[in-house]
Amino acid sequence: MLKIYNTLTRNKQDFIPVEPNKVRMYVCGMTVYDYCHLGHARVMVVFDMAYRWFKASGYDVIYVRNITDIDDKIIKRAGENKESIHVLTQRFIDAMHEDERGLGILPPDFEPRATQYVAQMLAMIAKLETNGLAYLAADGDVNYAVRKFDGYGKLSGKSLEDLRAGERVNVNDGKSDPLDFVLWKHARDDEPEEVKWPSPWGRGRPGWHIECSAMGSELLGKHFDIHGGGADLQFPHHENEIAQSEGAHQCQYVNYWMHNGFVRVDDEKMSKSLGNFFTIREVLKKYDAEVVRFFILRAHYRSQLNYSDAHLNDAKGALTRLYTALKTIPVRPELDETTSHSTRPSENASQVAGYVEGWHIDWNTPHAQRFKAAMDDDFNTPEAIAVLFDLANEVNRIQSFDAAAQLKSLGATLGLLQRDPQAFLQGGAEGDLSEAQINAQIAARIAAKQVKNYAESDRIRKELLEAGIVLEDSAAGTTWRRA
RNA sequence: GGCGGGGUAGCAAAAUGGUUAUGCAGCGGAUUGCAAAUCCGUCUAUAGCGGUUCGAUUCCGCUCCCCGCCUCCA
Repeated sequence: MLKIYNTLTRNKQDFIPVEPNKVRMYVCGMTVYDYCHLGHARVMVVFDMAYRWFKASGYDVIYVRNITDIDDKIIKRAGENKESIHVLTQRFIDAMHEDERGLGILPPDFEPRATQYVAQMLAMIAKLETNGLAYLAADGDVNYAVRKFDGYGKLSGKSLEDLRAGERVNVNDGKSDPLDFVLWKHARDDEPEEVKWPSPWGRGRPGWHIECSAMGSELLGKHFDIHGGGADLQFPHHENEIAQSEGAHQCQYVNYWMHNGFVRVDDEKMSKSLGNFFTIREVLKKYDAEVVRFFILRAHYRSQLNYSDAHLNDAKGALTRLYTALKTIPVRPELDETTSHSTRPSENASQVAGYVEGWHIDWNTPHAQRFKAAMDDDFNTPEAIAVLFDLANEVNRIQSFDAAAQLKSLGATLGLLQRDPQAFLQGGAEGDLSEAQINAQIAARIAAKQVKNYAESDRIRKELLEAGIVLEDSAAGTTWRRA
């Protein structure tokens, strides 16, 4: 039985879907005014992992991850760049998709953009107004009356009194209560026409929170299973979503709330002011994408994750061990379940290399059972990965083809280990030497060894090592990998 | 100030009321012309103080320290 830590109840709970065998999951995605950073990478990888695990567990999953393509920062950035909102957002949406492909992220089933759901948002705001939860303020904004909603604060564990006590200096902006939030922002003169939609309350644009409520219920229904996002979205964003959705629909919105921990850099919060902000593309220039994915999955999704070169190098070494095992004992095609059953990928999935729709894993083996138990325990990927290492040891120890096949197929459920081992081990940053040069050096070394000229063979090996190439002799011959 | 999450060996990171986590690094051995890889063995833990218990790293309390949210933020 899968257990999920639910922020709403602050407990691990058995996962019982609203509809048997179906999972409907909504994750807050990116605001597209810049390149995705490592924090985004973690959200993408973590929920991709969950998505894969639901599928591997036999659920029918509908995964929605939205794109916020209208908001203050976008308008500001477009203004600075002197370009249209649409051009700006499309550019960063494309960049985001590129980053995702790099990280082996399966495309969500739906990727709705806020600007395409303005009608649904307006309908929802109207409903809130009818239900007495929304009001038109003097300044033209439509606000949510937080005090009219019973249970405001139930997700973040805050009470309105506490919030009021810790309230920051607030200019009066037409809200009847400082804690009220905007559903619909009236159009400003200095804003481009592009961001002005007609509405019963005058021209304007949606507030930030309403888009998720509207798109969630449109695509997944008024009541669905899982809603995820970064830990910081818990409040106010997700709290406000609950207020909107439950206020409008008068029923439970989401059963399980999942929040992933933050990424830190060298033990400091990643922020633009500290200048320690890393975009995904920057990191991918330096590290193999699978190493980054492995690095993220190696920590539990709810814990903090500290990014540093040392940790990435560590992750690289660990992943190298797994691939080395797979290189030593190649998975025989007839045993390679992960690839032999990949003939029916969904349209989405087929775009991602290494993804397999049909995992025909024998869950009755001890390793698979341990793996499953770990994953079922609130997606305990560190524990699941430990099982992978035990399998690698078995592969190396008893040359087990079965263990190798299992290693690869279990890896697939995490989106790992699906590449040709050689390609992984020899990939990465191009050194000064071409593959042909490396092979020539290896041939020269073998020749030297044959005449027992070890001084020469060792010299060649050392030279290659200095160029980042590690040689490995075995009975089958000499192979190389990048250090 | 309010709410929440943590402090595990050199580093990273799980788990657990009594029994090897795991990876990297270290040490010893096997293997190797020597290495690398691999295998075997091995050393470093549970912030501090109390309490519960036959027994606590694990449960409870207190102290110290770290972090997050309360403001846009993944």
